[in-house]
Formats: sequence, C-alpha cells, structure tokens
Amino acid sequence: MPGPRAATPPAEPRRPRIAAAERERMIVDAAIGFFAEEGFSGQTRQLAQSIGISHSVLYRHFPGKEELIATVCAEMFERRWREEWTEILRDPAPSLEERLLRFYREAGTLLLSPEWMRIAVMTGLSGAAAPSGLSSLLHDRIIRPIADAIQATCADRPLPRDVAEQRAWALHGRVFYLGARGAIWRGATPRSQDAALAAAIAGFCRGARALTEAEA
Amino acid sequence: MPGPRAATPPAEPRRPRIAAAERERMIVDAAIGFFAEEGFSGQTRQLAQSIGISHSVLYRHFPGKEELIATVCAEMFERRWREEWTEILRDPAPSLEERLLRFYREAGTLLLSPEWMRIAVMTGLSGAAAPSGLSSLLHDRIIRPIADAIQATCADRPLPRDVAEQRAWALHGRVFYLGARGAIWRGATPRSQDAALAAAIAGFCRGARALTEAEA
DNA sequence: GTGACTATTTACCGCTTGGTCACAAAGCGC
DNA sequence: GCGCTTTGTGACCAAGCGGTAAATAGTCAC
Repeated sequence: MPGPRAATPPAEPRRPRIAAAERERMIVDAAIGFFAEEGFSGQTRQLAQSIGISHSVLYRHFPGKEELIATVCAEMFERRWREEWTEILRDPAPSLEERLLRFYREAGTLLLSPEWMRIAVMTGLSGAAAPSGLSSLLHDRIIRPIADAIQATCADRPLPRDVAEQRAWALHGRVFYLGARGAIWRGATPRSQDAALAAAIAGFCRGARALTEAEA
Repeated sequence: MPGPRAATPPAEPRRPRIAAAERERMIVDAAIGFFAEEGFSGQTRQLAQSIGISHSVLYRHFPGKEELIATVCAEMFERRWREEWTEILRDPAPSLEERLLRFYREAGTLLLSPEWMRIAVMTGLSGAAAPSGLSSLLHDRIIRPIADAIQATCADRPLPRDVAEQRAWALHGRVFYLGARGAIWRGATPRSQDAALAAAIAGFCRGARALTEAEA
C-alpha cells in the first residue's frame, strides 16, 4: 500500500532562491533562445535543464507550456518593439530612402535577429500568427507606416492605397528574406548584411520610381 | 503467464489490398499535405488515419518516420521539379523580364504552393535544408540560372558574379514572400497573385536597371 | 529565534507516440 | 483446393512528455 509520497532527502545541492519576477525573466529569455532553436515542440524538461532548474519550476511560474509560448511571443512581438522605430518612418525630413534605411537598420536589430525570424515563422506555421500579436505588429507598425511614407513621397501623382501597401510588402519581403536565408535555412549570408540592406532599399526605391514614371 | 499474443478476430472490415508501389504513392501524397499542415511533429497515427489505414502500414513501407519525411522532401525538392522550368531562364530569345515572368508563372505552380512553401520552411527550421536537396534546388536550378540571365543582359557593363547572385536572391525573396504571406501566415493575399508577381518582377527589373545606370 | 511564506526539488501520473510483433486474410501459381 | 507470398490489423512495448503533489529549505518580518 503506497502511503503518502515518501519524504526524500535532497540528493543535489539546491539552487539559490531567486525572486519570482527575476526567475520569470530568466525563463522567458532562455525560452526564446530555446524555442527558436528547437521549435515549439521542444521539451520543457530540456528547456529547464538549459536554465539549470528542475522542470517543475516552469510550471510554478507558468500555467502550462502554451502560456509560456504565448509569453515568449508577446515578448518578441510586443514588448521588444520600440515605438521610436516606427517614428523614424513618420519623420518627414529625410528622403524616403534614408528613412527606410534608418528604420531597417534600427528595427533590424530585432526583426532580422535569428530568434525573431525563426519564432515569427514558427508562429505562422502553427497557425497562431494573429493571436500572437505578430500580424498587428507587422501591419500597424511596419507596413502601414511604410505605405504612408510611400504615398507621401509621390503626392503629386496620388498612389492608390492598396498599391502603396503592396509595394511596402514587396520591400519588407525582400528585407525579410535577406535575414531568413541565414536564420531559417542557415545558408551563406552576404558578407555585409548592412550593404545588402542598403542595396535592397536602393533597388526598391529606384524600381518604384521607374515603375511610377513608366505608368504615366 | 501471458503466452503468445492472442489471436484476435477482426472487428473492422478489411481495407482492400493494394500493390506496394501504389500504396507508397498514396502515403507520400497524403504525407505531403499532412506534414505541410501539421508540421513534422505531426503524429504518424493521425497521418495513417487520414489515409484510412492502420498506422502500422506506414512502417511496412517506410523504415521510420524520419525516412518518410525524407521521402516527402525528395518528392517536393527533386522529383516534382521540371527541368524545363530552368530552361525558360536559359532561353536567350525573350527579354529578361519576360523570361523571369514565364519562369515564375510556371515554376510558381510548385514553388508558391502552400505545401511547398510550408515544407521548405519547416525543412529549414529543422536544420535539414542541405541534406534534403532544397539548397541545391534553390541554388543550382533557380538562383544561378537567374544570375546568369542577369549577367547576360548587361554584357556591355560586366556585372560581378556575387552582385548578380545577390540580385537574384533579392528577386527570389520578393517572390517567395509574396506566397509566404498566404501560405505561412495565412494573411490576406493580394487579389491577383499573378498581377502581384508581374509587378514584383517589373519593379525588380526597373530597379536593377536604374541601379546599374546610377553606378556608372 | 520563530513562524509564515514561497522557491525548489524529487517522485509520480497518465497519456502520447514512434515502432514492433504475431497473426489473419487476400491474391496467385499450380 | 493448396501452399506461398504479400498486405493489412490490432495488441503491445518502452520511452517521452506535459503536468501535479508532497515535502524540503531558504528568507524575511517581527
């Protein structure tokens, strides 16, 4: 008859006690790297081991794996976004090309990081893009402002809204794929990502201009 | 003492017997749709159920899940590629823009299909891009021929190899992202994918031309 | 110091899941 | 009809895995 669970003497030395908030930060930070590498089907035990805690600690701080993943996504798609990045696009002073370059240089530290790209793609594949905040980040803080900027620069020949957004998507796709080659497929990246970024933006601006002129 | 396994009378009606080769085709075809939707961590039992067979049939035809996935990848990245698609790029007659458009219109039936895109991305995330044949498909049959075509069209001002390839990647990224928005993130796709494709290629060609001229 | 609180751990539960096995039935040559 | 081969099936296995419970031990207020 298996009575109450046996009181077991500790075999391993205890880890230091850490305040809940701090521990949660440690977990989220580690989980980002872990899930980015292993995919969302990575095991919680392995994640715990990589932090150096027993895996039940995870469940004291998060109700379940799903909520932990949701927290990771919120961190990536909401908390880590800096609103001043979007402001760069709204600043009317420099040329469109320069604004775009500055925007992607700054925001690229997040958007083009392997962790962000991989988790963004996983979120899409898992079908949870909309609830994760990724869709609204992309649309409200990136595509729409870029489309606004595009429209503003050719005020003399008004550009339809959907065309402007489509061009914004085209540029973003180009930039995204730039990072994805390295982050997703681990292929050889261009020697200088910054130069490639500049080339992509320059090519985009020239192309858009030529296309608009050709239409006239 | 639990002797040899009990002989159990059949409860369900037997499925019809099917020749091994045909069954394997059924499995691979179903597995493509299944893994594309569920990810490589989808369960073999569920796959079997979707085909309407018991899951041990899978293991009669494939040594294990891994080999089944490898077969799926080979099907997508090797067997389904039509060499004539690459030939379109090599045909020197039409303009570069027209060749590119024809190429992506034809090859897009494979490359831009949700199954292909999702499995290509999963393969990348899983770290198996190179062994799966995806890398060589992309480089040998798409990027390199496109770069060749780009170089050939500006023969008067020779373009360095790496710049040509970089431009090819840029175009491909743009086209890829076009499909990815719908296939990976299930976002709203442009009303006409074909029009968007044409616009992407036109924008690319104009941009590349303007960029080359600006350099001079 | 003492008691309350809470972070941490070990052990465990139950379901899932890739994979195997022994056997049954369908086809086929004769 | 009779074996032989091939195809299909359900039961089973063992490890993996998300999640829980009971107990232990730092830490802090007093």
